[in-house]
Amino acid sequence: MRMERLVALCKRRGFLFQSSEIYGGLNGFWDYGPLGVLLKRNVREAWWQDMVTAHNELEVPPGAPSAYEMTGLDTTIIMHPQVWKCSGHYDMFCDYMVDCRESRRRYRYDQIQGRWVEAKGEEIFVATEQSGQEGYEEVEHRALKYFHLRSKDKEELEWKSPLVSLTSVKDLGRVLGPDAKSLGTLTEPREFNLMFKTYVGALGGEDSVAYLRPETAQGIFVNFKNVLDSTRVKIPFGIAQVGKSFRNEITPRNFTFRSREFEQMEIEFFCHPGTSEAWYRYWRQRRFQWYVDLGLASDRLRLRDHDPEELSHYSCGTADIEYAFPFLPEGEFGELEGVAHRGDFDLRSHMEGKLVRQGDQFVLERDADGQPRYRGSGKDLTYFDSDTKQRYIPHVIEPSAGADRATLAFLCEAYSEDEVPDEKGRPTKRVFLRLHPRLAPIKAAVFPLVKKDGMPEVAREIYGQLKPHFEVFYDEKGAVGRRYRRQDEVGTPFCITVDGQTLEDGTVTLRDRDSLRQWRVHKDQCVEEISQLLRAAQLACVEK
RNA sequence: GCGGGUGUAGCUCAAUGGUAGAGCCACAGCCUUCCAAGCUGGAGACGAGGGUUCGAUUCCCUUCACCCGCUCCA
Repeated sequence: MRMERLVALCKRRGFLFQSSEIYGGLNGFWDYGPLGVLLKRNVREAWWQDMVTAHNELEVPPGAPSAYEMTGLDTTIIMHPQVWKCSGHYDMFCDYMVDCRESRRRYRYDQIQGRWVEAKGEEIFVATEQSGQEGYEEVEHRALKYFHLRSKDKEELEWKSPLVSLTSVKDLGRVLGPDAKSLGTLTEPREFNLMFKTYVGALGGEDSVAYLRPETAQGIFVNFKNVLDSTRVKIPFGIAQVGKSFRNEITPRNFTFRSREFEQMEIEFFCHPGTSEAWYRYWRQRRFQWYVDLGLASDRLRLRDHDPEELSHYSCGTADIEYAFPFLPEGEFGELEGVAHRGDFDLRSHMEGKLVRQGDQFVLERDADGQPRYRGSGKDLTYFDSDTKQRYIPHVIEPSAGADRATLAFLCEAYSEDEVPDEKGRPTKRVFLRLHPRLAPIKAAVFPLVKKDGMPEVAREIYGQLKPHFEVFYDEKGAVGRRYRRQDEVGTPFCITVDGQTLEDGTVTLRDRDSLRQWRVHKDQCVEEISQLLRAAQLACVEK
C-alpha cells in the first residue's frame, strides 16, 4: 500500500488535515476532520469500553492472576512543576544540549566548561566536561595538542580566562569541543526533546514556569491516594486515563505517527510486588489481543520484548506492541503501545523525590550538599492491605497506548483496493476502508435507489429511525453505485437501499461493504438489524 | 539538525517575464430500478514574505510545509 494514497484519502474525505494549513501548516501538528474525529473517538471509546466499562471486577478474566478493579481519571495537562522534577522528565527533557559534529557526542550545554587561550596568533576556547583541577589539566593538555606543542613549550600558551562555562561563549566557531580535534564542531545549543514550557499566571517569570505534560501517567500517580481514599478500590486495580500529551520532538515525521501534540490512552495498574510479574504478562497479552480483535490481525502487528539494555531507567520489563506502518522501511515496525513493568519507581519518586539507579537499586538522587536533588511530596503513598495486615508500595504495570498511532494503524490496515464489476460487468477499481464496524465513523448509509417514485420519502423515514442510535448518512444524489463507492471509501460497513420492491412489500436491501453481499430486511427492522450486526462484530472481539 | 528534492483548483497534470488551461472530484439540475465514466450549468489555484522589473506564477533571496536519505529520539 502506498502511504501517499492513504494520506490523500484522509485529506480528501475529511479524516486528517494539517494543522493551521491555511497559514502553511505547522510541523508536527494535525487536525482531525469531520470523519477523523468520529474514527478517533471510536478508537478511544472502544478502549475505554473494553478496559474500563465492560470490565467485570467480580470475575477472574482469562489469563489474569486474579479478579481486579478498574477505574478512571481525567487529570490536568499542566501540573505542579515538581511532578516533572521527581518523575525524571525535567532532567531528561529540559536541558540545552549541544552536539559535536565530529565526535557525534552530545553534551549538556551548561555542563561544558573551558578556557580561552591564544597561541601562534590564534585564540580559541578549549572545552571540557571536567571541572576543577581536572578541568584545568585537561584543557591544558588538549590546548597543547591542538597547537602541536610539547609540554615543555607550554609557556607559549597565553591563557585569556579561567575555567568558565560554555554558556558565556558567543561564537561557537572558535570552540574546540570536548572530544573534537578541530574547531567549530559544536552545534548551536538547543533545547532538547523538551517539554513545552509555559507560564502560570498573568505575570511571566521563572517562578511561574510550568510544563505541558509529556505523558498522562503522572496525573494518575499523583492522584493515587485520592483514588484510594474516595472509591474503596482495593489492590489489584487499574486507573485509566485518556488525554493529550505534548513533546517537542526534534523530527516530527511520518504523518501523525510522531506528532508534537498527541493523545494517550494509559492504564496504571497497581498490584502487590509479589504478583507484578504475572500481571505484567497478563497485560502484555491482553493489550496485544485488543488490537488483533479490532482488525490488526495481520503479520504487520507484533509484540516485542525489549532487550535488557533497551529498558528505560525505571523499567524492569517492557514490551512494545508494534505495527509495520507502510511508511517505514520493509521489515521495520513502529510502536503503538508500550507495556512496562515500572516496579515501585513512580510512587516512590513522588514520596521521596527523584530517584536514580545505583546498581540494581533505585536511591534518592542527592546534590553536592547531600540534599535531595528534587524533593518528593513527603506524602505516604504506601498501601495497607487490611486482609494481610501488610503495608507496601504497590508495583505498577503501565500499558500506555497512543490513540493517534492506533487510529493511524487502523487506517493503514483498513486501506484496501479491489475490483468490482460495474453496471456492464467490467471490473473497475474500488478503494475502500475495511474498518472494523466498531471503529467505522459512519455505521450505515441510507439511499433511495432513484430519486423518484416515493423512494426518497421512505429512505428519509428510515434515516430518521436510525439517526438517534447510530452515526448514519443519507444520500440521494447520482447513481447508486457511485454512492456505494463513496461510502466504501470512508469505511461505512452497511448500506440500506430503498427500491421498487420496498414500495410493494416494505423490504429494503442491505449491502455489506466487504463482501458486497445483499439481503432484504423489512424497513421497520433496520434499527434492529444494524444493532445486531454491530453487536455481532463487538461480540466477535470479546469471544476471541 | 544536515544534505537532496518538491510546492499551480480538493486530486492529477499543463502553459507563460504581459488576462493561468484541462481531466477527474465536488456542487446545482436533468437522466438513471443495485455497484463510479451520460447531458447541461456554475464554482474553484500559482505555499508565504521580500527583491529585481513598467510588469513576476515564471528570475533572485528568505521563510514555511511535505517527501527521500543521514542524524537524533523512545
